[in-house]
Amino acid sequence: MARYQPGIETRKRILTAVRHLLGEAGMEGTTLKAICDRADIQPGSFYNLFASKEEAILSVVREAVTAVDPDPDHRGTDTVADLVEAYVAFVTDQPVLAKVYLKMAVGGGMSDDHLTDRVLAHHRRRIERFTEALLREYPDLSDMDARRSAERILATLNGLVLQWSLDPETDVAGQARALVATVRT
Amino acid sequence: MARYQPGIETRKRILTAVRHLLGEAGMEGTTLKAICDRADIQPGSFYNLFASKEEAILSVVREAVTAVDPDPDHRGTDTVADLVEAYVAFVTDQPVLAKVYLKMAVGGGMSDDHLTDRVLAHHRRRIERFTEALLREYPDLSDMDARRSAERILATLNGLVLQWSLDPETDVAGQARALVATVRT
DNA sequence: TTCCTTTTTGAGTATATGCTCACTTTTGAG
DNA sequence: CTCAAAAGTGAGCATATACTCAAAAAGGAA
Repeated sequence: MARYQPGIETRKRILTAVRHLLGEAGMEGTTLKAICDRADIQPGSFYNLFASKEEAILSVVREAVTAVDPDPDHRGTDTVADLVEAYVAFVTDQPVLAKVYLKMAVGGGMSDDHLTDRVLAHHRRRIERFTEALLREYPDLSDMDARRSAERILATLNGLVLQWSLDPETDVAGQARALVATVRT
Repeated sequence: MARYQPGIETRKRILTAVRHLLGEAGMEGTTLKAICDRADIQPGSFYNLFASKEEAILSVVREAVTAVDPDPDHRGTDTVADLVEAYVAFVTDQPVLAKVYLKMAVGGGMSDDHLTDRVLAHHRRRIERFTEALLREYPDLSDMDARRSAERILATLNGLVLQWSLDPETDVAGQARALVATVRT
């Protein structure tokens, strides 16, 4: 579709606009007019590059779900501290995407159930990663206890991001580090 | 406005419809048509009882913000365990309102900033309550440490609710109790 | 430059949404 | 029962939204 430079740049501007709108105003605020205003284009230009508004949104949501993954290769050698740090880095380095992820996790009215399923599947995989890391570090832990601990750690991290999205003063990094310190058998 | 029985009942049906729609589909799905279909009324009936869609929504949101308050009278005698238990009870007894609160906290595109402010103010008050309870139980704690602990506890609770909204299997009550057990100086 | 392709434009379409209003039906105090 | 107030109806209005398309402008390989 986009083969020349202008088209590629416009595509980037559109995705940036969608990213910010989704993160700040959620689905409701991400209208075609808002996208076009922010990307400084006309509707026709948008539909020259995307088949639908949905497609552009899905593109950004996939971006967010991918970016939140702490260990894409799944090498299975990370410690709990590594996984926590990776999440903190994601929130710190890509705050907009982090907010998009949060909004999607809460189920910001996806028209497609497929998306909710995707987020849920990814969430479960994250719990698995934390469970495995816990078992690696504390072999005495039962599988169930490790899983419950993993759930609790992830809940705290997600809760911190929620709080940070409400109050930008929140020290996510510091709190996350304090969290790691409390993880003992 | 509603003085006779029928009007009062219709008002209740409308609010119930809004509550469920907000909790399940968020702002985007809470259209007037959806409300009327669910409450089994016509638009005219709705506007005989509410000045606007916004008013009905605000009504439910206020309900949620009020219901999440663990100690409305603020007697200042609750323990951390009491506050946690109150939150668990809220989620267990009024799951729909709990989801509404979650959606609002994430900032589901409130047209009115006033609402976001209200949720934030309430959130801060909750942190205060937890901080005070912690200081009461652990007088050796510094104010700052208590505050950070309180933030972390609330983050975990909110994160658990988020996870539960994704995966209804989540044992919020059990995890919350385990959380309380980990609260030591 | 030439000329076909890509990109952009912006008025226009169909539908959905929030809301109104003149009208009918129901309610319940006297 | 009477009748004014309350409740309910549903077609219809104005606006917003997602999307289209014919035409114009810009790009770039030859």
